[in-house]
Amino acid sequence: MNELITYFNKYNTLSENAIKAISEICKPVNIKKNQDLQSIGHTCRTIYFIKKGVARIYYFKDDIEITECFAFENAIIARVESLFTGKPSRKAIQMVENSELIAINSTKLFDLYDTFPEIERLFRKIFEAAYVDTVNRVESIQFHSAEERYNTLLKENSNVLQRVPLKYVASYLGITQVSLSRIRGIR
Amino acid sequence: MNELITYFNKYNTLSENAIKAISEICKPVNIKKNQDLQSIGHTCRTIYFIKKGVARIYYFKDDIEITECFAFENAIIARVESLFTGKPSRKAIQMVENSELIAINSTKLFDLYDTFPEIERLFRKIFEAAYVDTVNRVESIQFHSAEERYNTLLKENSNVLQRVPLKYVASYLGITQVSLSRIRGIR
DNA sequence: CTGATTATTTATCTTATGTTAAATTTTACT
DNA sequence: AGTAAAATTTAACATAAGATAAATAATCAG
Repeated sequence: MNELITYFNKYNTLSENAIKAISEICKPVNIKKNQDLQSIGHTCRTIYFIKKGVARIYYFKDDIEITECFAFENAIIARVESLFTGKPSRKAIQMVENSELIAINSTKLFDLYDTFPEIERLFRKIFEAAYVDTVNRVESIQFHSAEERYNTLLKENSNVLQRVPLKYVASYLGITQVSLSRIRGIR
Repeated sequence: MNELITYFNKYNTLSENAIKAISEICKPVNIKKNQDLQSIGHTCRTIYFIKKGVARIYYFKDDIEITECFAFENAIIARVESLFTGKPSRKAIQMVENSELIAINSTKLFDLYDTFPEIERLFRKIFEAAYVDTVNRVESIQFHSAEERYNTLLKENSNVLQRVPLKYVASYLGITQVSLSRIRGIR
């Protein structure tokens, strides 16, 4: 749990009691490479913290698999469009490497919000930061060329390119595998 | 203030005291058509509720003006990438029509969170919903053609097309004015 | 109401990315 | 290690959207 507490502290420091309460709704999960952690069609009721490994959220558009995002060590991952609406998700979470996770039951977590405003605040801040990332992603996709987006990824998140198959990276960048390969070929 | 309270109730019903406290940090603002409500370069410390009118957030990319989003009556608008980070915003908010707004001081609002967890919860839920919208927008921009995006807008938000100049709509859709005109010409 | 400005459309040409298919390289399994 | 499967690259051609410029339509100020 230490990694998780350290992660929490970046957003909001919790009291001993709050940490204890959260600990009780967490459980460790190990997932093998390429296995789905959460499958399409189910409502998201778990927030995962990644201790080790890489996750991606993906879905299908016209039978083509699209990667929505990646998450690495010391980050959380959840299908927020389902978590916050209670609707079934059209998306799945898959582990790209053998991974160790901590599963946080979101139903129980949301109950804790009533007793621990500090926990509500913690997750408010976590998701506000994620929201900002998503706003920036809209800008990146919409107004930068595929090549610009690739170069930004290379510069700011090169571990994606080192640890994730390019076929996943391509749809994340909003282009085809062939286009990505062409862009990489230049220079 | 009635419209605002009605809007709040959709997310979280507030006690009398909480409503009173929020009311004290709100003030009415009237803005003429085409005028900027907030300008580029300043840190966002105000959340606006739109009683009447249309707002858009815009910024410049390579000297070209880009519309990030629109907001209409009974919605809030804020430059969250600045609001949640405290960094100056590269974006501006402009009113597309003569408008009546309620300005909520965000510094004071965040202070209220300490005394009123219900207010913190209210805005947590408001921004969670906005976050979900943004996640869906990423999907829309990234994996639908310009024509699909235009048709979706026409179907689900046709007031945008009725009330907003097409030159703003084009960059919102991630295309040029000329492309939008071409797409509209088909059929 | 009229002229001037601004917004929108149309036309032409260019370019980035998509599509399909094949070749090559890498990875995984026995 | 050797083979099959999967991933990546390369090639050739197609297409959607960009760029620029000009024409038309709509809006606004006096």
